[in-house]
This record gives sequence, structure tokens and C-alpha cells, in this order.
Amino acid sequence: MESPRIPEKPSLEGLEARWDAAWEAAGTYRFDRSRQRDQVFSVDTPPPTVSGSLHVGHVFSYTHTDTIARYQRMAGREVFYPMGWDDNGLPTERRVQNYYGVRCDPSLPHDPAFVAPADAGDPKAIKKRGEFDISRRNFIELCHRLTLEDEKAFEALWRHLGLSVDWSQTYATIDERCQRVAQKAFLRNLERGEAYQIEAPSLWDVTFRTAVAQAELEDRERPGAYHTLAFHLPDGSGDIHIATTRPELVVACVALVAHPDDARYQPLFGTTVTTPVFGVEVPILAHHLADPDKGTGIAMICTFGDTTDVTWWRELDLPVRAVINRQGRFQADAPAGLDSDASHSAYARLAGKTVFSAQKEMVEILKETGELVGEPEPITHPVKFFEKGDKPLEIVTSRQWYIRNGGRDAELGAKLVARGTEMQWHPAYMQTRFTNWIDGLNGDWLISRQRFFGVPLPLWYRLDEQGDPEWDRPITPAEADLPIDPTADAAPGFDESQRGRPGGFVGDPDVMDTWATSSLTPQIACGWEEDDDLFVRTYPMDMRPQAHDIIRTWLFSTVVRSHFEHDAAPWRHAALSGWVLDPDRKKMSKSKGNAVTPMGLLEQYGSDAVRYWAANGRPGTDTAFDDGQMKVGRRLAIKILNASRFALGFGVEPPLDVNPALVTHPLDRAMLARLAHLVDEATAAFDNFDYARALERTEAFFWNFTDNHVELVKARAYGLGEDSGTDEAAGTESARHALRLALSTLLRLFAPFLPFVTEEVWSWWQEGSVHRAQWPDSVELIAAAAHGGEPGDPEIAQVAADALAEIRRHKTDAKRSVATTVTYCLLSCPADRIGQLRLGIGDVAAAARADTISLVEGDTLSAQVELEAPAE
RNA sequence: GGGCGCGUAGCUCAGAUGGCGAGAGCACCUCCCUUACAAGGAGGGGGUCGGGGGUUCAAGUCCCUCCGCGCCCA
Repeated sequence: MESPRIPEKPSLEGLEARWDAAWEAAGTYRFDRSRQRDQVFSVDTPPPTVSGSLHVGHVFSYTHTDTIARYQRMAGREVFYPMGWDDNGLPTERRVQNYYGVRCDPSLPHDPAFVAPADAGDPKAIKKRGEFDISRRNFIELCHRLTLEDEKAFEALWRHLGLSVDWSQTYATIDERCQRVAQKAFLRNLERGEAYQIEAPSLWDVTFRTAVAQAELEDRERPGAYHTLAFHLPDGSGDIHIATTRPELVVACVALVAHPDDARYQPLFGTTVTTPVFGVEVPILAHHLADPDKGTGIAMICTFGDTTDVTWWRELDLPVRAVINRQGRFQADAPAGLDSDASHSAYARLAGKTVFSAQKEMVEILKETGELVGEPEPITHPVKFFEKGDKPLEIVTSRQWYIRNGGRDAELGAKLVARGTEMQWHPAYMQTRFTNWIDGLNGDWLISRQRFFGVPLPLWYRLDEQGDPEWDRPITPAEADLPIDPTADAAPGFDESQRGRPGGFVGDPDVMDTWATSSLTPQIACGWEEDDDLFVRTYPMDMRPQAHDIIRTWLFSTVVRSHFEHDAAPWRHAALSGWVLDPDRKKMSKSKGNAVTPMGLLEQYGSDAVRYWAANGRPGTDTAFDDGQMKVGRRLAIKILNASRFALGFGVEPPLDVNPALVTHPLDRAMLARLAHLVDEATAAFDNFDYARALERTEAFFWNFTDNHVELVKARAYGLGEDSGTDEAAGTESARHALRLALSTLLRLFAPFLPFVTEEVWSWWQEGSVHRAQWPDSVELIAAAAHGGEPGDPEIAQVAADALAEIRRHKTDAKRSVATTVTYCLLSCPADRIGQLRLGIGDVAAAARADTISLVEGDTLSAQVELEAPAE
């Protein structure tokens, strides 16, 4: 062992860069794939969206995972801890559009000579020149190019934070391997009937011009107005008034509906009315989803105004009279069912208009005809949005691909719910959200997206003699040929020249939703069908860490894929982290402008300090951003440096060994007995994924250790006895060895939280990395605390600390320094503790600066103290 | 409207299976340069544990109800 190398003035500065490089060079976190499955702990790390930016919320939750990974590694498991990048999908497209000032136009041919705009990243220059269109392939090239740069920045941040990721195990959700896995898994779903396509009304974002899935919806409160419209009874005997927030859709009305129990409308069920302006005859029907308390209690069903319309349309078997196209505008031609000239001229006033303008126009028309009753009544109501969109969703009928998810099949739903019971949830109540989500599903999972930067659906369609696609018989590639791009690669058995020709083929133009790839992260990370050796050692994975808001998307969809492909739950544990809230209790996010840049924090407080703050956030609990806690963390890290310098500072004679047999003093043994208990608590907490509790207990012990134990044994450790007799020397050795043993233990307990400072101190006196050191064992500490067949007694430490505090209080009350010499001290102590106090009284006296202390029995622990006269 | 979570010192939060006088950190006040540490140390003040009711010898801790907050879903 080398001689100790303890700096005179230890510091936290620069530890991140130094140790990151050292760990990389030593391969400290490299996965050892010789280990068997039961010795492995595999982590299904969330791939962050690289086109966004990392914020403190990421630092928060990734730190939680890292503490657990580090614990598992020290506890003897070989940790498989890869990192992925999610560069697939809409966020990247948007970022590329803005960064380069380009738009994708799939109709343009590929330009092999295309170079990225020189003014990329310069918003002013781009605004001046304006955006221009490029081909899909050129666009995708830019996506790859930019995400590569983003990935580098992300990795640098993660390394600075000290994530113990194996950086040789990375993937990107758009890379070739991920595309192959995503396409293969889809083809397997298709083969087994778990994936299907259908032409049906689906939620449509008019800005991005793509279908979206139920899981991507969010409700937003928006102002609107109830417009009361007059529908006419066919015999001219009167009107029926309905209230609607979407008067522009009256042209798409196919029926009126009221609740079956609603006495007001029961007589009308089965009769018809004619619509205002357009004079179309529609039936009045009954359905339980009609709300008698809403508006006038009777609603118009349009194709399609919202998801309830879709339900009514399907369950009541109504015709389609669609008017809104994929651009979110009223289509050019009037829908079927309009037969009068007046109705056609009214429709002509709407054609081509956006929904917003059409509504204004329609209100005008209704006013002109006198069929708008009263004034519109302003209200606020929830409107469905695509979570990434900023215009209300419309419902458009289109051909889309779906994967079954239990939304239309109760039996499948129940099986997926049961998968949830095959894993442990941390915290446990999160499982309820999973179950509730499945129970609330009302449709299968729509996976096709009419976008560009994503994994293509690996399908072609034959064209018949008229040039129309034969949707029912998609052509699929051989698995060995994956990944493929059906818009660039010719279908098997066809020649590229036959693309788009009658009798030839056409490629499916759609890509899969991002979640269709990221639902396969366990398969991707573990090398499914690509690296069988790795797969058997890592899958199903041990842990899926993620935020609770994506239980409905990422967690659920991953369970679906694993259920179908492997008939298994994808993990043993799901660990849900909370959010970081700003001081106003709002979720921190970049879009709200309240997010803090992580790198600045890491540099200001140090990575260990920021990790300390993060690790204080309980599993699943939202936590306020608090730089005060980072200051506390920094103080803790500095304290560790200084306390270590003290504990290791007596070893003028190398090596600095730890010999438990030399720990003989009752106070030292008491401390070790308490330490053994701490180890048990921290271990149990970590085994239960409760890193925060492990940290809290360790920290509390540590401060007590420095404030009390170190102060008590200081004189003895220095060897400042009156004489240097045998007992004195043994006491000194006992103190020193106990301090080293405690330090060694505490450094290991802190290592998952404060990887840099613990590694720094470890390197002063130990070989190898603390992060590969063995997790402390309470049995060893209990043995070390015992002496002559007697176990260590924790109470001795407590009563000694209490006694010292009692004497210190007198000094503080007298406004004297703690270093003031005590000339006389009479300690009274309850009878049941006096024996224990006697065993540590020598150290109490030394720490109190008292030559002698007289001990007597008393009711409470209290002291009579005389101090030396103050120097004038 | 339904589900989940939460309301404990000025602030951020701990308080498993109910039990000796309700805790920590930050902030605040007083004091102290003490040979690991002044980016420190020693002490101190501060709480009707959201309101009400109930079970119990005993309830922040269990049950009911009400109020408020957050999230998810209708």
C-alpha cells in the first residue's frame, strides 16, 4: 500500500473532471458480461429527448437512478447501465426546422449535393432569408447531424454529474439498430394479429398534419361560447333549441341526441328535425352519454366535433358528413346530403376557411337566417389538444395503423393489468395509475404518424390495374433485410421502376410514433435478437426508472410490447420519480421559462452538492427546487474532506491499516455498534429503492459522528495522555483504528450520493475505486464492536455525548469559548446510566477540558461546572 | 363527477406495523478563531401536527366528514 497522500488543504474544485477521466480510463462502470443473470442488475434508462435540453428535472431523476445503480454495484451485482438518446420524432423535426431554417417537403427529390445552410443556429440570418423546402432525405440527414451534436453535449453533462453509466453501451432511437428492432417488433405484431390498419375517425393535429394517440392528448381550458341554434320540426309546428360551442359544424350534423331518461325529449325520440341553414333532415335519438344538464339537454352529433361524436356515430350507426380536411380547413366540396341551392351557397361561404374563420362566418349566416337564438353565451371549457400542439385537435377519417392495447378488448386489458402485479412499484401507489389508465382506455394504440423523422412502417402495398393500393395485403420485408425504408427501397419482387405504377407498388409513407420505438428500450438495450448472450444476462430488466407522468405512455407501452413478444413483464421494479417544482409549486419546464440550467448549478455548487439535493427527493414525490439544499450538500462534501483529513491524520507510519482487533475502548466500540445499525438501515432502505432514507440516516449519523464522537476521542487519538503507559497507547490505537474503520464505512455509505468527494478521499489511503468497493457489512462491524466476548453498547456513546453537551452548555451560557478549561466539574447522572457514563468519562473530561470529573447519582443528567477565570 | 397524492415550526420536509415530554435542515437570535473544518463550532427561541367528529387506556399516526392544494382521467 502506498503512503497516505492527504492534501494540506483539501478542496472540491476540479474533482468532476479528474475522476470522470479516471473512471473512464479504469473502466470502473464497464459492464462485465461474464456475469450470470442472477448476479446482474440491469437498468432500463430513460432516453432523454436530445432535441430538448436537459434541465434540473432530469438531473433530479437521473441522480435517483444513479444512487441505486451505485448501491447495487457495491452490493455485488454487476450493473448493466446503458444510456439512450431519444432523437426520433417531432421534437427533433421542429428543432431542425428552426435551427437550419428549412422545411421538409416529401415531394421534392433528394439532392445529393445538398449542404447544410451556413447560417444554421443564427435565428436573425434565417429570419432574413426565410425558410426553404428540402427533400425528406436531406431533411433526415440534417436531423441526424444535429442530434449527434446534441448527444455530445448531453453526455458531457451526465459525466459531469457523475452518472455511473457504461458509456460503451449507448443507443439512439433513430439509429440503425433501433430501427431494426422497432420494425421487427412491429412485423411480429402484425404476424400475430396484434397490429392492424383501419380507416376510421382519429384525432388529428392540423398543425403537424398527423394523427395522434389517446395517450398524447391533454385537456386545456379554452374560452368558447354556447350558441343556441334552432332546429325545425318537420311539420312546422315549432323549433328544438340546442346549445353548441361549434356552430360551424351544423353542416356536419347527422343527428340530435338526448338522454333516454330525459322526459323533455322522450316524445321526440324516433322523429326527425331539419337543421338550420342547410335544411338537412336528421333523426332525434337517445343515448346515455347525452348530458341533460348541459346546455338545453339535447346535443347535435356532428362528424366529427369531438370524441363523443365518434362514439355516438359508431354506436348509433350514423352516416358520415365530414367537412374538415387534413389542413384543418373546410373542404372545397359540400358534403353529401345538401340538396337545396341555398344550402350550397351557404356552404360556399365556409369552404376553404379555417375552423376559426368558418365559425365566425357561420354565426353571420345564422344571424341572417334568424336561426341563432339570442346572443352567444361565453364559457370556458376543456378542449382536447395534442400535448405538443397549439391548435385544438380535429377528428379526421384516415387510414391508420394500430397496435392492440386492451382498449377494445377487456380480456387483453385484464392481462396487461396483471402484468403490473408482476413487478414491484416504488412507490407502491403508482401501480394504481397504471391500472386506472388501462381501465380508462377507449381504443387501441394508434402508432402511424404522417411525419418524416421516425422509423418507417416497413410496408409496401401492391397497386392494382387502376393504380389504387391494395391496403388489405401489405407486402412485408424479410427480417434479415431490416431496417428498410419503403419510400426508398423497392418492395420484394418488384423493381424500383414499378414504384407508383399500376400493377406495381407503393411504399407506406408513414413513420411510427416515437413511443413505438421507445416502448422497446429493454429489447434495444439488451440486444434482443442481435446479441443473445447479452440478452439472457440482462432481460427482463431489474429496474425501469421514469417520471410518473409517462406511466400512460412509456411505461404502459413497454409492458404491451413485452407482453406480446415475451409473454413477460419487462422489469422487476418500476421506480417512479416526481417532478421538480419551482418555488411557486409549478412544474419546472423549459416552456414555462422557469427552468434552471443544470451545468451552471453543477459548476457553482459542485456535482456532489447538486446530487445531494436531488437524493433528498423522496421516491415519487414532487420536490421544490431549492439551492439552499445544494449549499447544505456542498457543506457536507467539504465536511467529509476535513473529517477524513482528521481521521487519517495520525498515520505518520504507513500503511494506514484498519485492524478491528485493536478497537478496545468502550466508546469506540459503542460508536461502531451504532454504525452497524446504520448500515442495516441504509441497506434496507436501498433494497427498498428508498435512496432518500439511506441518505438521511447516513447524514444524520455522520454529523453526530463529527460533532460528538470525533470531539470526544480527539485527545485520545492524538495520544495526549498524562503518561504513555500501555493502556494509554492501547486507547490511542483503539481510537485511531475505530476512526479509520468508521471513515471507511461512511465513505462507502456516502459513495452512491457523493461519488466525487468519496472517491477523492478513498484515493488518499485505499487502492481501487470506492465505487467498486464492497458495500459495508453490519456483521463485520458488530464483530469489531465486540471485545472480550462483550458486544458494543451504543448507549455509552449517547450518554457521553449528552454529558459533554451538558458541560458545553455551561460554557455557552457563560459566553465563554468551548476551549475554556474546566477547573471543577460535578456530573450527576441517573443510576441506570451511570455505569455506562463511567466507561467513557475519561474522554468526556478530555473533550470538556476538565482535569477530573466527579460522578454522582442524580435524577437527571446535569453538571455543576466552574471555569477558569477569563484572561484579562 | 371519478381516481391518486398531499396539507406537521417562517421555508423545505422526516415522522414503517398507533405509545415514554412532536423531529431535521434552512432561516432567525446569542455566543465562540477550539491543533479536521470560520464554506466552521457551541447553544437558543419557535408548532391548536388543515377543521370537526369517532375508535382506543393511548392518534400527525386508524375510521368518517368537511375545507384547501396538486396530478391523472371523464
